[in-house]
Amino acid sequence: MINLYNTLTRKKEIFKPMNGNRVKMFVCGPTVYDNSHIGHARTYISFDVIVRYLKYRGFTVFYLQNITDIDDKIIKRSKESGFDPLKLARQFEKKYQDCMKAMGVESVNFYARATEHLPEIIQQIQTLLEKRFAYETDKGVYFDESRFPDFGKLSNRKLEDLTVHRINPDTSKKNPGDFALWKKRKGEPVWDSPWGPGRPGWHIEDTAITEEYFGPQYDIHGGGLDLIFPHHEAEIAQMESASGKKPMVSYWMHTGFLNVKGEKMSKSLGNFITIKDLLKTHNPEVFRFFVLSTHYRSPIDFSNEILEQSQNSLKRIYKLLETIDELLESDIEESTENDLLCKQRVQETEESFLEAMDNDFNTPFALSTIFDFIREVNRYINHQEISKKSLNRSKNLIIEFGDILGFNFSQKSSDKSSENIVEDGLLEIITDVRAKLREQKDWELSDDIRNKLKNLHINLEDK
RNA sequence: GCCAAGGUAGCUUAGAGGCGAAGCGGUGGACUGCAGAUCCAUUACACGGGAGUUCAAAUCUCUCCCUUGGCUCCA
Repeated sequence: MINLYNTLTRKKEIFKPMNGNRVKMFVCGPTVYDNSHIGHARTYISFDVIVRYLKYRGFTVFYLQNITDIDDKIIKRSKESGFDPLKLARQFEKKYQDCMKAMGVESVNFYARATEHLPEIIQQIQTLLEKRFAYETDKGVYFDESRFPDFGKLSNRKLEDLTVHRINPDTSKKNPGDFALWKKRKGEPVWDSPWGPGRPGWHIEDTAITEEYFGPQYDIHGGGLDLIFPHHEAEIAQMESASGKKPMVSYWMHTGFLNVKGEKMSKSLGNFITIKDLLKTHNPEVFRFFVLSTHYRSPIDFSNEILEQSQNSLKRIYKLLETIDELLESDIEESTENDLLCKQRVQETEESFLEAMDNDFNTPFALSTIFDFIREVNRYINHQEISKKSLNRSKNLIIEFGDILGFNFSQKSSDKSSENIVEDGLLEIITDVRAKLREQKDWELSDDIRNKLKNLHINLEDK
């Protein structure tokens, strides 16, 4: 039984999809006007793990994500660079996809572009106009907030509070808080509509897309914490008004922010880190571990020091797996006396791991159960009190956990980084020579080689 | 001002009324030719301050302090 925190009710609820075991899930995708940063990566890795776990628990998940490929920021960027806005968007969308692939985010079933859903968007605006939830001005079509008293239910705000700090109220609108469904424009990428040429507002694309694939009601809607207001609030207003059905979404899930050394990541502060740059120096699994070592709703603080901690922690897991593989290939003296105990510990570990994940996807606790288990297995190995059967069982458990969390534990970590065949060959020659030196007890030279390799960030460990 | 999320050992984080965790880092020991890895011990009588409720509070209530984010189609 999975419990998840619902932003709408501000408490943990038992997860029950509307339709048996089939889960319809939508997460707000990026606006593709620039390279994706590690804050994006945090959010999408979190939802990747959530989907992996739901699937592991027997749910069939359809995970839909939108791509905002027409937007003010894209147009601004295109004017600065001279590129065609739609081509610019395609370019950054491609980069985003490459980053997600590199990060091991594989769970999204379909990416829906806003520009490929104009008929659905226009249809939904039509419906809102017909039901008089929207009105047209000479600037565009706007949602009439006064017709939707529930506005603010997700972010816990009242309509009257929202007018306090408004700047430059647009007097052509009925209420200051009314948001654009359709923007009448010229000289930019425009589409024909019953209200003349223009382009859709930011919020309407998501509800048009989800209505097309999921209908007016579905199970999970996710996104970054910053999207709660106004974006998700507006989505609720549009969809629930258009369909007359409530609630639009059963469970709202939001991921916490990623800060860099305690500050918000921004270009002006010079602490803006793109996924591409991160991957130049770091293994994607290290970043994934870093993300999962904090609960998805909590703020997470990024720094190179913390990333190094994650790297060392992850190394501990890989180290045990390597040790197990070596033992399985060797003729060790087996001890079967702990088999029962080991089997029991595997079961207990699995139970506490799943319990942690069931509890609103508590990955930090889940990771700690892995480490508890690792220490125990290491202890057995140290005392030579383990059989190959138990070693296999332990290994499979850790690999299974890796599949849920998105780590490929069945592959050696060293195999993932090495791409250079010549380099590997040379390294093998060096280690062979060194092994012979050690046979001859030439410690001075063999240590010298080891130290020099270490300076090149190649760590040799003698048995 | 309003809304939200936070403040737990040197660092990163779990926990959410009693039995106090995990990883990283430091130190000592076992094992090693030496390192490393691993194990054991230690750092470690940790929960922002103050009051209250309770037999019992890191956990509940109140209050104060601090940090971060959001506050409309211009994000």
